[in-house]
Amino acid sequence: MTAKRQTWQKDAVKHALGQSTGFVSAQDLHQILKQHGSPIGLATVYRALADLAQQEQADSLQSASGETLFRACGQTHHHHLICTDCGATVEIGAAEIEVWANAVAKSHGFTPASHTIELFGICGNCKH
Amino acid sequence: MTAKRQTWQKDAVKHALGQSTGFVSAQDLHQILKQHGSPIGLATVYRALADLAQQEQADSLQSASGETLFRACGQTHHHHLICTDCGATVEIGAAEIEVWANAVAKSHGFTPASHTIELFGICGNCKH
DNA sequence: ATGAATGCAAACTCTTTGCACATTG
DNA sequence: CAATGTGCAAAGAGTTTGCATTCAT
Repeated sequence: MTAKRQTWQKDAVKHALGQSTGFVSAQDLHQILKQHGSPIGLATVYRALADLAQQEQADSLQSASGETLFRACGQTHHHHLICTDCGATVEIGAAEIEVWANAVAKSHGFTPASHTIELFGICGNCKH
Repeated sequence: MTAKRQTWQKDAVKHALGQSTGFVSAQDLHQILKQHGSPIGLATVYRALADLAQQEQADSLQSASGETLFRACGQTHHHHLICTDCGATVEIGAAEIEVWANAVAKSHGFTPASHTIELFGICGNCKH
């Protein structure tokens, strides 16, 4: 059978993913790991992330720029409010919206799975 | 100044996009157009789509495989409920969510601008 | 020992861009 | 006419893969 081996690389990727807030790209993770001294390869990061996603220990989604972003599962589910001027992001936890999303999906005969919500605007600082 | 010119290429892309059901990638459109005899270039399709998206005459989103998908869109502001299995999409108009989005942005000191909401799930047909 | 995992670099796919030429207004 | 749009091909960005080597079991 498939005997998964435990390597420090996989642990490093998993840990770095867990430390990150929100979504991170494979390349970001690779950068972070190297900055912490790991001589890990980019391809390995991609492979480790694919494994984690397959084992459902990580969520993945596509960013607007075409990157695949990953997030450790088990974190509180939240969304982002992003300043289109300076790029600042605020995390939004919104139980009401989760409920709404599920209700909408069901009303159309869908089995709710996931959703992406991103709000854009101009933050207080940039308004001045 | 910048005077947009009308070319048969832009019309062709717009028309092909309008004819398509659901979302299509730029490459798909290019294929379709060529199959219909248009000697249009791929880069031109990308440029035309970027224009349409900017003029808000087209919606765009990222597919799971990393492609950017486009779809002609009417005037009404709406979001999508997408089947992760067959790709079927349902348009959702949700006034309540617009209100919520603006309220959240304001509560964080942001001036509301826009937002993206995508719901994913499995549709009735694919459930069986 | 033995084969799965890694690292490197080449290959791939999708998208963007530079530049000469055709076209529009 | 002036300059915007197009087409081509080369360049970029992100991701995957082939292969020899390393390493967990």
